Amino acid sequence: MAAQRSRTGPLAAMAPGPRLPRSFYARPVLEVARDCIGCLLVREGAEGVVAGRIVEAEAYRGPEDRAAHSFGGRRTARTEAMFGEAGRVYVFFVYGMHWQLNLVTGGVGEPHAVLLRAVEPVLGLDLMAARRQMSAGRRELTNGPGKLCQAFAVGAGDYGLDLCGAGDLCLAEPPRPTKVARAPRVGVDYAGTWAARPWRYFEPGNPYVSRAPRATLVRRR
DNA sequence: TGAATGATTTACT
DNA sequence: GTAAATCATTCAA
Repeated sequence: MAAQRSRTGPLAAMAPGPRLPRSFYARPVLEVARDCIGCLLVREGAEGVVAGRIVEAEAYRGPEDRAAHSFGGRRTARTEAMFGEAGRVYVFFVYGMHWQLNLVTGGVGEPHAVLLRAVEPVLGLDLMAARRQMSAGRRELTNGPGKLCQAFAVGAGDYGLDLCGAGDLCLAEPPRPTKVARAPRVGVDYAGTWAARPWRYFEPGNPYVSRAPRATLVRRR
C-alpha cells in the first residue's frame, strides 16, 4: 500500500531525506512553523503521488492564543487532536466547503498546531490539477490552505492521522535551502492583540504564498 | 432546537 | 474592490 516512501522512486531523487520523525514536531510550535517552510509535504495514495514544498504556515498556540480553536482550553470532538501527541494531523472544515490541514506540535495536553497555508507543487501536478479542476502550472493550484487540501485530497478521513507512522501522508526534508520571513496571521482579526503577532511564516518571493506581505526575514538556511 | 459564525475560495463589478 | 456559496461546530435557551 502507500506505506513507506520508496528509496528508489521519483521522490528519492528529489527529496534528500526520509519521513520527518516525531522529534521534529515535538518542539515549540513557533519553531515547527518556521522549520517546516521548505519541507516537502508528500501524499502517496491510490491515485498516485503528490508532493509540494511548504512555502507558508502559521502557528496556533492554545490555550492562551485567542486565534486558536483551542483557546481557553476548549476541548471538544473537533479540537481533540490538538491535545494529542505531536506529529499527528488536525483537520477542520470551515465556511461550509473548505478543509484546513494542521500539524499537531508540542507535548500531549498542549493544544498547539501549525496550519499549512500554501505549497509549491513539486510532483504529481497533473493529479493536483485534476482534483482542482484547472490546468497544472497555475498558482491557484495550491496557493491557499483550502486549495492545498483539495490538491492533496485532505479531508475528514485524515483526522488524527500519524505523520510519523506508516500512513500515506508525511513531511520530508527540504530539497533545497529556503529563506524564511514572518508576518501577522491571516483571517484572525477577531483575536485582538494576538492577531498582530508575526506567527505566519513564509518563503519571501515565492509565487505560491497566498498573499505577499512585506518580508521580515527570519533566517536563511 | 435554533441561530450565529468561520484559520476561505470564487465569481463578479 | 465586494459578495455569495454552504455547513459543521458551537453556544444559548
